[in-house]
Amino acid sequence: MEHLEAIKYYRNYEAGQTIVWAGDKMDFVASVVHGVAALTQTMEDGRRQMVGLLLPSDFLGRPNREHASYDVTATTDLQLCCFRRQPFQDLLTNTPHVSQRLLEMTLDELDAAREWMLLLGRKTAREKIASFLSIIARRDATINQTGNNGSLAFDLPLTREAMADYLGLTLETVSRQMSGLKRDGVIRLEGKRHIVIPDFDMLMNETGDDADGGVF
Amino acid sequence: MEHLEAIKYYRNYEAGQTIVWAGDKMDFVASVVHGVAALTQTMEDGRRQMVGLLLPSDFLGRPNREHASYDVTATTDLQLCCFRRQPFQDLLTNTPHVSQRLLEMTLDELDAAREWMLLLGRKTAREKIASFLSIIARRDATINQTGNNGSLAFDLPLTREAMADYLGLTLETVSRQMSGLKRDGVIRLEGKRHIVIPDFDMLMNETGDDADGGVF
DNA sequence: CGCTAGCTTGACATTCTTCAACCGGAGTGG
DNA sequence: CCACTCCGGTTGAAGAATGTCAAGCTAGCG
Repeated sequence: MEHLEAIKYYRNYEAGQTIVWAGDKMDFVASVVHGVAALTQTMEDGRRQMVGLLLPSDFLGRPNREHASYDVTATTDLQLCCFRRQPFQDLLTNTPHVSQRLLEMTLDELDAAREWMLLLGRKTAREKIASFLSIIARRDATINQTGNNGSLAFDLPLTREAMADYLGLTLETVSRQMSGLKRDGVIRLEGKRHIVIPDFDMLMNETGDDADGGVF
Repeated sequence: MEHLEAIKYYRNYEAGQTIVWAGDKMDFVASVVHGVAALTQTMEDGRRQMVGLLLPSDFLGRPNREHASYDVTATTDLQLCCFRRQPFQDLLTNTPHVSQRLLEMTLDELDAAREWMLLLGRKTAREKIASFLSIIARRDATINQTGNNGSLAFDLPLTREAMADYLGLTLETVSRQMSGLKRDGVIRLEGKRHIVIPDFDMLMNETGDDADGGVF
């Protein structure tokens, strides 16, 4: 474990900065310390789809693959804890339960990707927005219980355009649906980026997901 | 390795049969021997999205999780090679490079899921169909070079409805787009299920993907 | 003070879905 | 053997959701 310590170093990026382009050589793997990074794919004609959203503690990079498969950009100011590839891979082969831990994390990501596929394939624009907000609200470590009632508040880590890329929508549709949820009292907007959720259940009702946590 | 041999057994299913329901206890993991299985999620109101398509050699089930996360159904006649969960998990902890192998497979699945997300979020109906056909054509082990020219033929392992669930479309749209591709000479239909692709490049041009293999 | 980036809103176009009818082959029972 | 029905598939017409194009707003900043 301390081996990891020995080979780690930090990198910082500003909001909007690109970390690597798809196809670039990537000589490190990393873990997000704070901030948010996005993986996106781009088609020849410019259509873009986000395929990964990395929050603190998430892992970036693929063992045994030198080249990045996706564009990686910082959507907020970002700090990564990096490990040079080769030492990390050595560690991986020599330390079974590191690779078992990584397997667990990858399986969780796969589950998240599948949830995301349901969103992309079958949800309406309004459900997509509500789902996205609930995901951010839940994953955001800084769950500020602002009101002593059950109300929740957080900052969006993404521009409207990045949200559109996440959700498979246009930024105009994102904007309209945000306005719609605001008009209906499901969310409050303080500035463009700060969201207040007066009643989390009301938001959940808009996601299209099962109300109860659902047995897995 | 021979330990795996000791705990394996086979199960067979007919096309259309359900293997497990989401939430059910699943006391085994398995590998597909032949046939095709689908993982699907269903929303309360019945909307469905396929989130996994398992072809021969693909792995089914999640280590350290007793309960299935998705509905699993056989879309063709199917044979699974099953391993009881507990012995398999023991093997996994005792045999590092089994878990490393499983990690590689999971990462491949994650990449596939991300490709699928691009399809769901950004491709047109016609591109979705063309992409699906090219995926099946490529993954189909029985790549029958029927013509001595470069033409390709295979049977669809899915009904139109299952294709719709895969692609995030309605079955009517699937049907229309299939007719469209047929009308334009991109595919030939012999019966409802047998597809002939006279010119694979022509099909690829319809997928929206980069023409060249693209550096990864 | 005027710019720019990010965002909102409106009007219109397009794509896909919905609802409905119909087709054809395989199996079934009279 | 024939009629029947069911299932998977196709096709058409109409409507709804989302995208496109265009204009305009606002806050922050040089």
